[in-house]
Amino acid sequence: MAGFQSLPGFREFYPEDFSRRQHIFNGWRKSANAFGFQEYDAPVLEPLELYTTKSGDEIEGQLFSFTDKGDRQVSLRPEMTPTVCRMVGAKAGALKRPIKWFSIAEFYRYERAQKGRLRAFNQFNADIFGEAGPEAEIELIALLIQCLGGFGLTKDDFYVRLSDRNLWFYYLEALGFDEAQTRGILSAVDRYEKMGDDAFKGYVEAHGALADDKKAKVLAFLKIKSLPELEATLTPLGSEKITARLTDWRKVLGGVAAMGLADFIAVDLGVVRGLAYYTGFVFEAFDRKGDLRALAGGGRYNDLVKKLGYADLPAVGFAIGDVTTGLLLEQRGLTPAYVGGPDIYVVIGGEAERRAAFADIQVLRAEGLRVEYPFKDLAFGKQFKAASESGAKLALIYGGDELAKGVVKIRNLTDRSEREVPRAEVLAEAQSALGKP
RNA sequence: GCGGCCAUAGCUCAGUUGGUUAGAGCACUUGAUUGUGAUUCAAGGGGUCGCGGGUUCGAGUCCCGUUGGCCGCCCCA
Repeated sequence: MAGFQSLPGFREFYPEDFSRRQHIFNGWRKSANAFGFQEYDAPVLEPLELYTTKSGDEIEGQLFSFTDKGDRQVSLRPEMTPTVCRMVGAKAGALKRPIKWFSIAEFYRYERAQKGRLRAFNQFNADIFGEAGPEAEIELIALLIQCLGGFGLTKDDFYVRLSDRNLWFYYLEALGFDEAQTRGILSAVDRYEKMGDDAFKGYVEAHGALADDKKAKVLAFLKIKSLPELEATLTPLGSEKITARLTDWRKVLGGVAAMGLADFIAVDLGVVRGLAYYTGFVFEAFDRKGDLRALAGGGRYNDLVKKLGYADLPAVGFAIGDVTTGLLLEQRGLTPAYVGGPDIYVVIGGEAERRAAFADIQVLRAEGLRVEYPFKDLAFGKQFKAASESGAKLALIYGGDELAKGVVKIRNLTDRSEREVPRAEVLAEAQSALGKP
């Protein structure tokens, strides 16, 4: 086992692995195209400041960052959001609204690898800029569901939990919390599912004891799992902001339901999402069995474009990772069988026949048919064995007898039938035998 | 950054209380086979037993360190 190893948390994609990854990418791209999103790409290496501005200096510990030869502080990208905000922000005045963009790209985080999390991974990112209303959320949640459902995953396999940081802010304000306390509470809510009551320890240390009646209300709120419960809790408060917000909620849930996707959505105020740049609706996709990390996450971030120095542009977005998606597809048996073989294997009699075969092989390949042939002269028996093992559906036989007659023998490797066709018709015959245009 | 488990051929693994030249199946290459493929038979290549050190007459085996993998904690944009 001499030589070199790849770095920890980085994957190598052998052909079979690559085809599985490609299946995922293709599915994402197909869904995004169907929803009218436009694809973009961006640099892998960015100024470090792009990320510290967005997330604070602490983030550097989790970045692949270094100083380049021009003394610039740089980092491999850990996410797409700041980059796409910069791209959109720089041309915001010239872009037609709503701006619906997506990308499929590799990201890098300097963290300890574990199940569903690596140091290099791929994400599908979809964002809508320039639409402040909940119509953008409807579009993105529908796209998220299609991006997973497109692989054959159903409502029994995954679901999307929908929550709202705005409602949390409004509700906690109504309970008398100030802004710093509110952030402390949200941090506790974020961990409550995992840690239980201990989640509030940090809050108590920073802000003092939490009154029992208030804590009970917070706990009741984070356990809300439906719109009627939400309305019942909030309507009595009589706040205009809250009433307007509930209208947004009804729009989102009504829109998603009208698309026939209601079964994929769960109202769940227990979701608030870690870092605090989200400003409204937030959502996460999970597998139903719940033994994997989050499949996808996203939400509204209306302040970020401005914070990075550009126009005040509302935005919503989400990202799906390839690692957890791949694990789920594997678990559900939805990974397609690897097909690496050609359509056609050409059996060649000898040197003279090889030249005739080459002429036709080039014609077939130029039309997009996948054609293989043996590099070296081999006994016919060997060639048929190789043809069979290659997975090809057809063999074309270029032997001395055939060429003397101006024909090529086409053998169907599945049913073993054979027939001779004039050389000039090889392309048309091969295409029709393969069911290709 | 912290903790648990693990590491023998490309893959799955065997390898006795420490004892000669480290094995099997699958996979791969070649031949039996100069006009017809899933079988069969034969041969072959491939290992510094993850790496480094220690104990010992002797280490794949015991000890220490290290690297990597899996799992968990912190974090999770």
